[in-house]
Amino acid sequence: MRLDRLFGSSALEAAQALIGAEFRVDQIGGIIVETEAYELEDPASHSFRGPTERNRSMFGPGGRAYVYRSYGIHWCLNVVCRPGSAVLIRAIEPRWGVGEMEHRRGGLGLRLLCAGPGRVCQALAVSGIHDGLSLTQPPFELSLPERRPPIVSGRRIGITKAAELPWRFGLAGSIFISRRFAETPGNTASS
DNA sequence: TAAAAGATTTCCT
DNA sequence: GGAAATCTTTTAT
Repeated sequence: MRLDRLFGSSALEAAQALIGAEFRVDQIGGIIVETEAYELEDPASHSFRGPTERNRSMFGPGGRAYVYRSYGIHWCLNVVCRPGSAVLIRAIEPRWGVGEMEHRRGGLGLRLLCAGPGRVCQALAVSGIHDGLSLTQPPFELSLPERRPPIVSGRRIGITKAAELPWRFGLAGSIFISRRFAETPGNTASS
């Protein structure tokens, strides 16, 4: 899938297409291995009750970043798709600038370096200043894989509404995801 | 104006 | 496995 098409699609589609993609901020980053989809008509989505000051980026053009503060402590990065829908970047496999990322995060080890939305933003130095910026221009760099890798899915993490929907996606077999996926038929490659 | 909830992480037991 | 840390945004009164 091409990037421009991705940005106009549903979050559900984009969340899967982004698995295996290369993502860098100022040359530092890795391979996206875990995402979650949030749609406009999705009670768990920030956009569900319509535009507010915080979520305004979700209603802007696709291909931009939606960055918000989580629990008053962390930052979380989303890829905006069509209006009101976005994909949360939950984990990446560290590949470029690993030393710098470890320096930013402190020593919890390589496996936990970017395993979780808050950790990804800390390692890549993403914050509120990136909210609304285009992901196809510096400091961002995003490129999709040529072939779609094997993907597993499961329930989203840390939400109370629509928690049963299997809208979390991961690279099959990756050890860099934030939580393991349940072993179910057709989801056998989880780790 | 007040209260509650929240797309989390970390440390402790 | 459980709770604390920490604070902004949103919703209710």
